[in-house]
Amino acid sequence: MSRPPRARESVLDAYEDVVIADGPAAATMDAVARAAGVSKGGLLYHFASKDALQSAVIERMSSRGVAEMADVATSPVGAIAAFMRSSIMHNTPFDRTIVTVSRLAQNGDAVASDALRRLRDVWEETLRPHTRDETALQLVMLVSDGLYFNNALSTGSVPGPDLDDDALGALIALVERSAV
Amino acid sequence: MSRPPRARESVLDAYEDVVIADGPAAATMDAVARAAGVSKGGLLYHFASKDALQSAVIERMSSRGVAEMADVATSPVGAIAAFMRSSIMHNTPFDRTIVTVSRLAQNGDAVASDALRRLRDVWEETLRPHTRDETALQLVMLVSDGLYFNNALSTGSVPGPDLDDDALGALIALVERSAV
DNA sequence: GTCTATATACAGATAGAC
DNA sequence: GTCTATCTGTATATAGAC
Repeated sequence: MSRPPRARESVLDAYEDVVIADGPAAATMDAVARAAGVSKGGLLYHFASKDALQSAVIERMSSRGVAEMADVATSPVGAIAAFMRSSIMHNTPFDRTIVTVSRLAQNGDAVASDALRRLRDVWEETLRPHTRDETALQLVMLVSDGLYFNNALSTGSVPGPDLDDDALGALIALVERSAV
Repeated sequence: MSRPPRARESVLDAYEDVVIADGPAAATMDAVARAAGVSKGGLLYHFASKDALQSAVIERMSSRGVAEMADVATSPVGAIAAFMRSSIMHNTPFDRTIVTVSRLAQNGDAVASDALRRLRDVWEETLRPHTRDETALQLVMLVSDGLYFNNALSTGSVPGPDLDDDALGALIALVERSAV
């Protein structure tokens, strides 16, 4: 927990790479081992099962997600703007982790789904004091969900609103007018 | 295309049931056959491969999605409100189909991803004349994406903003004030 | 800590009876 | 049009050498 072994972390990174690029279906132990540059046996030394790999990436998301929200809450540009900006993907470690877990959830992993719901609840609680009422809070949460969803889809090849920085700025301004 | 065989349609329904309840990973040919109440051989008479099953559900989504949007565009309550209401899940045939395809896309199916992007483009074009500017259009699209995303996750067990009808009404009013 | 080799299981798909 | 039986490939996981 405190100082995770380097090799373990890099295997976890490789797992995320494969899930993001090709989807959970393609993330076999063989494929992950190849991506991590180790043999299957080497992979299984660090993660005794595929389930262990999934659990580890889910824990990683939860801890990174709470840390991210602490930054958002204290951002100088305001929590709402910071939250919305954090919702578009910049391929940060946290972005990659949450996309991975979202895909596992969509694939039917109940543990991943639960972890996502809990994280979303933390975000909602954090933002509530920064919005004028419940409706405004829902607006912010849903736009953020939409940004995430589109970006999550687009990585392994897909849609996306393709918001450039100006468009995102305008959207944030609009949401702040409506919600803050 | 014009008058699809009943048995074929009910197999497709069963496929959606399994994907929605347990995810694409659990939607094996065996599981689908069981859900459809036929043997594996019977299933394979209608759909010669798993790929054929996926293609069929994707085509189903595209045709149903265009039909849905025609209704939205001519709704008496206005296109934006109708669109937002249509974005929350009521377990309609179309809802079930789009959730299924979303999950296939998240699973790494590129054909599913492309079909979703094309459908989203159709929606965007349809709504553009009903919004005051591009930013407003993006707001509407993203809230809709967020509603879909949450609902899509929640079926196989997950999150969801749990908007009741009053809350949805308030949200629609807020978005219309901001975007129409 | 990392490897090769292998056991076990199961998914997708075929063949052919009814 | 639906069935049973079966082949083949591939995925997870174990055993044990280095």
